[in-house]
Amino acid sequence: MSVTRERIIELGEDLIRTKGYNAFSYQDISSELGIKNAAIHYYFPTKANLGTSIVKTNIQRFEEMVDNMHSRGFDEVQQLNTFIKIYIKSYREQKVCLVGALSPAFDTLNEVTQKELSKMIDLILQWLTNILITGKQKGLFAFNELPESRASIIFSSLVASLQFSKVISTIDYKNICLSIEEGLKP
Amino acid sequence: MSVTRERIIELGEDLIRTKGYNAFSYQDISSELGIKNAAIHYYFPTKANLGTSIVKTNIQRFEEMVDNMHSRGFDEVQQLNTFIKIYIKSYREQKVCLVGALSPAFDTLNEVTQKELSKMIDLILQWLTNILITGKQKGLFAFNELPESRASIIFSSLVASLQFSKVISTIDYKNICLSIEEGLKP
DNA sequence: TTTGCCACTTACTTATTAGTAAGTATATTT
DNA sequence: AAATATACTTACTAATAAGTAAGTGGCAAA
Repeated sequence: MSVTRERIIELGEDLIRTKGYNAFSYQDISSELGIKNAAIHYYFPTKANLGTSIVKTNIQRFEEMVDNMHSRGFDEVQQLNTFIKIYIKSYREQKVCLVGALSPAFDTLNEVTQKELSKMIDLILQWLTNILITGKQKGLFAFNELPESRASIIFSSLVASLQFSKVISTIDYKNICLSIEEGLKP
Repeated sequence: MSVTRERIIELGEDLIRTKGYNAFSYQDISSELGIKNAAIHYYFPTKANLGTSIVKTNIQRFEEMVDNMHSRGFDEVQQLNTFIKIYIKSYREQKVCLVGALSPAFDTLNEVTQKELSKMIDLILQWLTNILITGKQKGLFAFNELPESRASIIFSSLVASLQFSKVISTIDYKNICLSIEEGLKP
């Protein structure tokens, strides 16, 4: 694959996560990469194409992470912790996650991008739900809610607290993450 | 106050909550209200002015709600439930909350709007934290985390699950809300 | 009756946006 | 050596954005 293409996707993701989908332009990318506006259109004819590719790349990255954890024989506690660490990294980088950046702008997205975003959230929530079910069966986790609801609460806590941490400095994000994990202990 | 001014603020809030701050334009408002573009600029010279006014109006609304609950003698369980009901209403209207719409676009906002948004999130989190502390003292709530962390987790769950509910249809928002309340029971 | 203010409209500017058509240098294949 | 594909650039269009300056109709106070 093309290096430029990969750089465009990388920078596009960064811009979505810092400014939002409707606030970044092809100019933002081209000027940063030292190329011309039309070069972006060469790889991604429309902004919707780029948006879709960025979400697809993120889905792939998530799936690779899950595969990697399975091949390493991670248990449910370790898997959840690995996932949470991604969010702590985003917190340090002062960026919201892709899902948290795109979801509020859902109505303004292209249909194809919308479907990919749906797929991504579905995938994460189903994975988290299964982690919770299996972890509970193994006695690694304890909770009273439906696993689907608890999964939504955990994922939402990570996503929105990250959004808040950009706005207010008093958010103790690491402690929130710790509380999420502690709250599942038997 | 002017009826038109109030309508602009109302419609502006709606647009932010459906499309996002950087996706709506003065044209969206003026065409909907049957007035001209410049009429909006008469009341709000810049988009930043309008954004700030919308956040300020929301802060005022929140403070009025809190005052109202106090004067009605609501206990902590009732107060939390009243707050959650606002989010269930937003869910039915297929709109994210103002905080969830603006926070991801924080970097693109005017400094004054940023400060008002910070103030709003601070206000809500401080109120929620106090509700949790007092409710726990009264034996109405039980939880192990720091009240600040639990407040962040609860608020984040409401905000981000609402965002997800716009993207995926399988989100059982009412059950998530129920789980949040159940999870605090002694 | 005139003066002045309020709530706009008309008509405009400037900047930025996504997107396109045609051209070009370099490397690769035939 | 010629043809072709790749990875762009040049130069543009059309639409939309925020914002402004000057004008206007109606109503109220002086």
